[in-house]
Amino acid sequence: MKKTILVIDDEQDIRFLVKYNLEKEGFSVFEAANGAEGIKKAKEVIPDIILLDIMMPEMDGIEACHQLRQIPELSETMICFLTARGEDYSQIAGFEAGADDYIVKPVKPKVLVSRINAILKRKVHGKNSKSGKPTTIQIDPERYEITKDDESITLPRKEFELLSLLMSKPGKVFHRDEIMNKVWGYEVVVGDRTIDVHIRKLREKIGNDLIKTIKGVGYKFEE
Amino acid sequence: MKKTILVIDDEQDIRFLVKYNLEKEGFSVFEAANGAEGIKKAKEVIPDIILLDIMMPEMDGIEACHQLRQIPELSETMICFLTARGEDYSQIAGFEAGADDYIVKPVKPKVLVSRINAILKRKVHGKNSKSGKPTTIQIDPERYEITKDDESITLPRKEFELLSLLMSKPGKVFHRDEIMNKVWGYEVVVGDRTIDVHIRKLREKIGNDLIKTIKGVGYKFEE
DNA sequence: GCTTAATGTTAACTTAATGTTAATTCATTT
DNA sequence: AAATGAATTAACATTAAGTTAACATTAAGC
Repeated sequence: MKKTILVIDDEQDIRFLVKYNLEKEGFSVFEAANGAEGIKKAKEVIPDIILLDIMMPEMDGIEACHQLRQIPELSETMICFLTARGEDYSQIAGFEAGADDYIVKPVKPKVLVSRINAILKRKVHGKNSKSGKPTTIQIDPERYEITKDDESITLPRKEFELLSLLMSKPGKVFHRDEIMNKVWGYEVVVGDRTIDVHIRKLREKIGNDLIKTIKGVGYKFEE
Repeated sequence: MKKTILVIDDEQDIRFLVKYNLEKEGFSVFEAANGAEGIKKAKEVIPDIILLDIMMPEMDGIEACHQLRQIPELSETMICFLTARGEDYSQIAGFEAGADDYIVKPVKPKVLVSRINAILKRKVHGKNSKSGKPTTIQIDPERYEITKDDESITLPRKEFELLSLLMSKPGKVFHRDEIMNKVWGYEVVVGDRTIDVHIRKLREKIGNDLIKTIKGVGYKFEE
């Protein structure tokens, strides 16, 4: 059966681009130009995936996502944010709002399609296999604690700050320098392996797959 | 046997969302739209878990919780608060009222379910093992007194204020600076060890495990 | 398939932060 | 002013977080 996708974005160009490419791949694609319209449409068509622009006039994507997540019929729908590169929707924002993934614009058609497929695969996975780990991590800055699925773990300062940084922009690769500067500060000088060791401790605690290494560049957090 | 859950929340959407998701997981779910109705329902069905919204018109969740805790038939029932993120339910709040856990809204369905399961697991645990210490601490601002389980202890001023602060938001980590400013004031300057010593005295009196140290950050109160 | 630079891993080590105790100062009451 | 208890300080002990160092492993490019 054809999978349906709803694109909510205020820029017509983007909608067109996405629609064009996804339809070519055999998806049914619906569009909406703003949050309110998107929510209405979503109730109608109950899409498999919603692609949701974060920066929109009036109701922004985060808010729209919140509202979408209130709708029971959409509990199976995957919500995926679209974010312009460099947009600093800092905070944990996205995932807390209940998004399942996000894609950085501009995105090449091929990449778009394969991300979409990946999301769909995950969707099925989540339902059938108990082995699949839809590990959700929430971080609570107030408590210096993270909640993994349901178990909560208090992290030491540096580990917590490091994880916060990575999660502040899931998917973004943070260069070692950047991590160094943001977590340790500009003055402090520490050895090469320091970051690695912290990364390792985090992986030990939150699972191995959530922090990915990009050799020669840095690390990124990804569900 | 099916576990039963009672959702007390004034917002219909929330009730619906919770009901929908939990029923899908095989729970029986009952609803109530306000505190009074909730208490009535609770007596009827004797649920395993009560999900209780804090912010409600008329009787708020804290008050409702107090009343629920008076009901002997519900002594086995776990009460879990629902709180909107950022809601500053400061004061002695949740745990003092006798809640067993709390969940921050908005919550992803998956997380909701796994939290519920976690609570149920704990419930069984709590019953069997005598090792569990459900130490309850109540503070009485008028008398500068606290009640631990049933024995009451009068605390010196500074100790009392320190404990009050920590308990005003259980789980939150209070930075040393913050503690300094709020308990001692902005002008006063005292040595490094002052806070520690007070913390120690408190621990001596209320037990060692209730105040947790987050090294490099501060302290938090936690059941 | 090699080579090598980059990262992973482990355990030992260092250090800053906190714990602990007792003595001292301060405030209050009698 | 003596006595009491609270608050603070000071000196020292302890601990866990953080770092390093040494070595193993991996992946990227030749």
